[in-house]
Amino acid sequence: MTVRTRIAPSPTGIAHIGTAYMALFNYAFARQNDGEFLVRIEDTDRARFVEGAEQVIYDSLDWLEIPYTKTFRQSEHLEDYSAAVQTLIQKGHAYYCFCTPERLETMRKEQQARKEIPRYDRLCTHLPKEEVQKRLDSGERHVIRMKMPDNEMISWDDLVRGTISINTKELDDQVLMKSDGFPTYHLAVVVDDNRMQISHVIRGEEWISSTPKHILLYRYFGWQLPVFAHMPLLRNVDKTKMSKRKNDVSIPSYKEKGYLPQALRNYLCLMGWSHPDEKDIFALQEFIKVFSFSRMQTTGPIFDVKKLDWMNGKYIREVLKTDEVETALFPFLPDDFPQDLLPKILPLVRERLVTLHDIGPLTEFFYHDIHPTVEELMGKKSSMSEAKKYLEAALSTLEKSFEETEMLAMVDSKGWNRGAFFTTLRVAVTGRTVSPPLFDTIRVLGKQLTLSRVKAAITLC
RNA sequence: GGCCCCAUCGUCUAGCGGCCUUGGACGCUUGGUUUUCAUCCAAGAAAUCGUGGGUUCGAAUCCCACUGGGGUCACCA
Repeated sequence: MTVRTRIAPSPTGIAHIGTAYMALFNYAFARQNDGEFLVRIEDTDRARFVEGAEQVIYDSLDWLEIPYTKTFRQSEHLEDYSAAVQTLIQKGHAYYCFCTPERLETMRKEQQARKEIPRYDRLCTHLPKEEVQKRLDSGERHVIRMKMPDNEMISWDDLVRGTISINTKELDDQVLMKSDGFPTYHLAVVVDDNRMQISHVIRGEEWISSTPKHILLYRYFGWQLPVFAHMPLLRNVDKTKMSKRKNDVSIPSYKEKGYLPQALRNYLCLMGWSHPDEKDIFALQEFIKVFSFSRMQTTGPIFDVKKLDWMNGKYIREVLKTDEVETALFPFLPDDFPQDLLPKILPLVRERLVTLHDIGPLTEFFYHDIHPTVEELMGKKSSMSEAKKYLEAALSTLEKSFEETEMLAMVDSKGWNRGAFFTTLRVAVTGRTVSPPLFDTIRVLGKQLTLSRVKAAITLC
């Protein structure tokens, strides 16, 4: 059997991190089995359709370096869904329903008031054929509903959860075809997965309860059933399904915030799955090689940015090569960043970067004017006169040499406290109390700028 | 509420009947390296394996109940 997997995102807004999560596992499983990973656009909801959202999804997958094959938009295959639903009607598995949204609404409210499960009351199930035809001919608005068996156990062997059984009596007569002529998800997903010969449906846990509907449809159509794998859902801190209200769920937003696609991808691999050797850091190729559903956790993992941050820093300082980091950093360099200096500056800040975005704040004193205050120059250990004394001595030493050993010798010969002295000099040169190693910094800064900053600091005291 | 899924440190997880008075990672604390921060290294706190029953010579691991959490019940996907 050829393994074919897919994701079917809807272009309704943001490119969701959950989509990336599903894409990752679908892709890995397909590749592992020499299969194919496809993307189909689920655009049957015209009310929520957002122009351009589709491209953002593709861009996000590209950014994450997850290869895929584009297929089609569901809106391009409308006639297939009507053809499919017609065979269902002929076989008696679907029927026309003329109930208005208003009637359904009041019906639901009444049911809820009576504490019943809200569901369609099947008013239109027994409409005489002639009446149905007449109302269709007159152009009355209608939907087509699936006729659910009354009491039938539907079971399947889920790849991550084992056997799951649901009785059809729990299921509603699902709308398959909307009054605007577009199919609902349930019809479209079955028709399209069959058309694309999807062998494994790997999707979120949220679909478990509608899977019986899909299985029934496969059966009615006489199509080969795919294998189902329901993955755990990514959660917010409060354990609810990860949502944009409580979390940043937009893939492009992680890109903008300076996360590396490799790090985000690696982190996502660890959500619900664990490496057989308990490794945390591994490449996509390795994931493909060692992935297995048997190592899948069924509990929904909480998306924790703290660990993502650590992983991102780890990738910046250890996993990526220097030129790869430089390339990744490029879009995050401030406009006035002296790019020719990047190879010299990067080693000074590399292990201090959590996100690529940190490059600006961490390096701006190299190319921006600094404004140290007297308080900062004094630090916690010195007085104003001491600071001045330090700086004057530092200045005359620097005029002779940029060697750190020279400075150290000078400080020690005077019997000064190294910490206090260097704090003052650091603030004078970088404008901040925290910086990369001072003499490395000074060498990048150059003699002229360093000396002028020290002189400027002296006049402050 | 009905149905379905789930339940090991704060978080991500290992564990699939004895090797576990639970191992790793993040985070946290402390110490070391260091003129600051970060890195790196070392140590530590942190789960009576949700609770209660079984099964078994033996259970985090199997079974049941309860509790708790989540998902789903749309002409949204």
